[in-house]
Amino acid sequence: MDYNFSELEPRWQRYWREEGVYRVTNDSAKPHYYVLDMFPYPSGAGLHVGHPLGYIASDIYARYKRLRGYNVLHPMGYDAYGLPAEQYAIQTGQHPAITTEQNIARYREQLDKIGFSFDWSREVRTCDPKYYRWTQWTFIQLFEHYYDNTLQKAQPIAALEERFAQRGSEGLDAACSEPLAFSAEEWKSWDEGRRQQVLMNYRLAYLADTYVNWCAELGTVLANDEVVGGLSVRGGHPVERKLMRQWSLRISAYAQRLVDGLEHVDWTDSLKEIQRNWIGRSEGAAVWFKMDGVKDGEATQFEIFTTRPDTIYGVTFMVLCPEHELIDHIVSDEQREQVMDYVAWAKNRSERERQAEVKKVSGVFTGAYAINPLTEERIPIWVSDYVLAGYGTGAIMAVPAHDSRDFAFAKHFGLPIRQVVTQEKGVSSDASDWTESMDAKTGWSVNSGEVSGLKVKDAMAAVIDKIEAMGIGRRTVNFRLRDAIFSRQRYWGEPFPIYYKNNIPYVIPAECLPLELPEVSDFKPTATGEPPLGHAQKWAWDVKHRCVVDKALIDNLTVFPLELSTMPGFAGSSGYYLRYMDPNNDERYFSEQAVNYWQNVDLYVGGAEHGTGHLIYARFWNKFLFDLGMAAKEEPFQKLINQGMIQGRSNFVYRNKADNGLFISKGLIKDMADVTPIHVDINIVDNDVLDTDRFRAWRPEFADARFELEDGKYICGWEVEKMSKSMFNVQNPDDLVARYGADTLRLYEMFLGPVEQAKPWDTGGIEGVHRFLKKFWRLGVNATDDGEGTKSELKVLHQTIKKVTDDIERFSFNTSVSTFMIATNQLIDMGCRHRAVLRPLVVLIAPFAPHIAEELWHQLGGDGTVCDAAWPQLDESFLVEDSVKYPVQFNGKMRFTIEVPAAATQQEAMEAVKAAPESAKWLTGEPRKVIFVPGKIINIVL
RNA sequence: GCGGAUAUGGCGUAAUUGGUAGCCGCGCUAGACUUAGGAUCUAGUUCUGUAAGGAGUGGGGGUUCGAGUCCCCCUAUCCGCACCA
Repeated sequence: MDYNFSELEPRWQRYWREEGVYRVTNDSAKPHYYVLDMFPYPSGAGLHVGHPLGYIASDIYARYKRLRGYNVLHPMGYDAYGLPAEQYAIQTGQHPAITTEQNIARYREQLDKIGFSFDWSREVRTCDPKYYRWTQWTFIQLFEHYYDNTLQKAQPIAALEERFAQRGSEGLDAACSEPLAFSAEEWKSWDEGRRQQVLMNYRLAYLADTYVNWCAELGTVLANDEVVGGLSVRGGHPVERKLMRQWSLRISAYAQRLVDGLEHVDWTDSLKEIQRNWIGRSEGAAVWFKMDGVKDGEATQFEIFTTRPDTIYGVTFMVLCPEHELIDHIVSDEQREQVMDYVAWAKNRSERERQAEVKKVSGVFTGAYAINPLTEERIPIWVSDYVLAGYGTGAIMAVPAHDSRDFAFAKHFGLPIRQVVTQEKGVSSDASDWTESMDAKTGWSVNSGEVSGLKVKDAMAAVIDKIEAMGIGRRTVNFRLRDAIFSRQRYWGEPFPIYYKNNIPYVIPAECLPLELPEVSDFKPTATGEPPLGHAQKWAWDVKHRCVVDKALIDNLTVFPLELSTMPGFAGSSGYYLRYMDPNNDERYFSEQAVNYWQNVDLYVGGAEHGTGHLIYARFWNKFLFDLGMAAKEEPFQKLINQGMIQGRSNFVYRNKADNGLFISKGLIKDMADVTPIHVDINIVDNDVLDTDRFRAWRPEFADARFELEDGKYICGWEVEKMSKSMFNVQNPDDLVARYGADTLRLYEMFLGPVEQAKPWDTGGIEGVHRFLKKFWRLGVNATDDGEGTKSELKVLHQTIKKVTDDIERFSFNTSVSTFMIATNQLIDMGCRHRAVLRPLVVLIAPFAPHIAEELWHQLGGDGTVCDAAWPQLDESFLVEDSVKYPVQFNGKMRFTIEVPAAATQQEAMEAVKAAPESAKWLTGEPRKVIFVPGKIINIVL
């Protein structure tokens, strides 16, 4: 009987589906385990072999855990909202709802062929109103909460209003856009509009004028993680900074907890480091500098942030960012024109230009001076774009001797440089002829008044103490992490549950959710930033009629304008893992029972490219829900594995430049300059050998191609590149499933190397894995003996149980596959026909190759199906050797091997060495030292 | 510039965590069976050498009886961040 994968694989897949084998319940006496994949964007291109890599790894682990008796939640869904889906829809001129539906169907078809154990009854789609209702609901909660820094927790806005009415802003330490101070009386005297304005300053979801990343080409604003090097991640279009009124999430409020939480999760160090860098925590001091000789009494001081308070005696100038609001007030009349020109120039520069010219120093003197609070010196204030508006206070004290950027600026404009830190205690030099600054935070202070002679670290503390005592500053922590801009001027996303009354945003009551995305006549974005939802004619009326619970809406017949932006892609993906726990709940996001049962994700598998996006947002989202008492754990993803990117392996043919119809095989090329390499579809190349007939048929221009062959073959060149349609190097998993079967594909993807490692896709070795399955099949179907199995067969079995179990536990799936191959070869050599030996082996293989395992389990007379089987019990007694072969070394050099009983002592082992005839050559006297490592080596030092 | 990771045959990789480096697979070589084979099976395959032997885990140094593995210094490649005060 042949291994007929194309018959048996669909048959078992149908069986699993029809019997609901992988359906999982939220109540089980078994221990629980939650294995999650990062759900895919259903893009138009379909899956390539890179996608399933992580899914196969997580499926193996999920199946393994199930066999070990766990109740395993292993769901899948689609991240269907957001830019990629919409861009694809625009390109193909179809409505995104239709293309998304089609793409999902295609993805599902491809996924089903690979034989995953997903519980599809829990499928989640971010574009489904039943799901995004809870995305909108969470947004409302964010809107109605603020972050209390004292409690380190989100609190209801209603409590804040009450507090303001009683005590005003006194004693409040809350995350906010700008610090405010007012009394209870003032609060009470304000009208609704003013109060809402104040509350907006504290809300965790807030509307504000902020500098945003505006991408005209995409017609929308983007979050920081969606922009790299001044270009949009999607499409690579230029991005400019623009002041716009946008919704943001006050994720910065959680910065400290996002850093702290990394201590408690089992992620790779590199990913933790990526997140720490992105959050960018730095300790330092905020210091107020007073202005010298300002007229009105207005704007008499400004705040700076520094991580080097110890260098305050070395300040020789101050710098404001071009956006700084103080500039207009302080600039001197003589300098006004020049400063305003500079500010205008700096603001109009694109982010890309600015980043490209980082090395170029520019700036203008404002004509104004500040006073150094410790030295009373008069210090010139400059404006320069090397100071960023978005970090700290947008103003710095410049210490050119000890900061390389300040140093470059001082050199360029001929400003004084003064040494205040030395590596040689008490010794200082004239810093004006230094060639570079001394940035290290080591050494001692010099020329620094009373802190001179202190170590840098102590000087920092001393200076902070002093400025705190003087009431002009404080110890503080700054974060690089900025609030997440949450609105997109696009169609294909969750609508905001927000309406405007007198220009003030209010939330639509949660009872009215979902606020469904309306049909529009035109869903394309506009270059002006006018959201496509503006085209929805009837929408506002529909919403109004649904919101009968809101008295304000019923009483007033006016149709209030709705928020027309939609939420970004990361909105829907930030909490989807929680929804899988209870996906069909129409009353709540997820039930308390469900979240208390599953807790959080035990194992999350996905790409590291989400390190500064999704994985930050999801952690923030979860922490917020944790504060509301909804999430059971503060961190959503306990263990995280990053699967490596699969790159493409492109093939090339070489066209003769002198004769365009002639293609030269790689080995026959004498000079690369004589040929043009042309990408060729990898599907018509096998092991770098071109199928010349299919090549002629591939494209009309090659129909008459002639070839210069080596050994009768045309050998193609190859190169590792990104997997992409344009390079004809996309490997479609369907083709491989059709040719070799799903089990071969699964095994081969794992066999390729460690899951975490990036690697080029190369189909070259797939034959070997397929050959193994055929052998394994033969071994299984030929087994007819119901006896126990020989000792050596059982030894092979138990060694395999041990090795494979250990390998799976440490996610080393490539070595597991090798182990199966070795075991199979050994058992074939032994002529094993014992079903009792092969049945447990089939269970071991089941997580990797579930279809063949089911079939063989059945053939070998196993009870029920492999899914119901138990992981084989390890009997260690089979692993114990009677005797051990020891390499014998003299002075570290291996000389020969002897066999010693396994239980031998050092004494007995030494006797055995002395007795060995080979020893006579070296062992003349007593050895100086004997190193006996039980089971490993005997080393004799002469 | 800062941070992280990686480096082993022609190729993908492995090494019981400090104990005979190169398991398993690809590819290649030879052979068997075949009308044929891109099927199957057998043997070989780190390099060098006819052989005995010698060399060998990116390079250099160190610790150790013993280093792919631990420590220090380089080099190369990949990834992340990048005027973050």
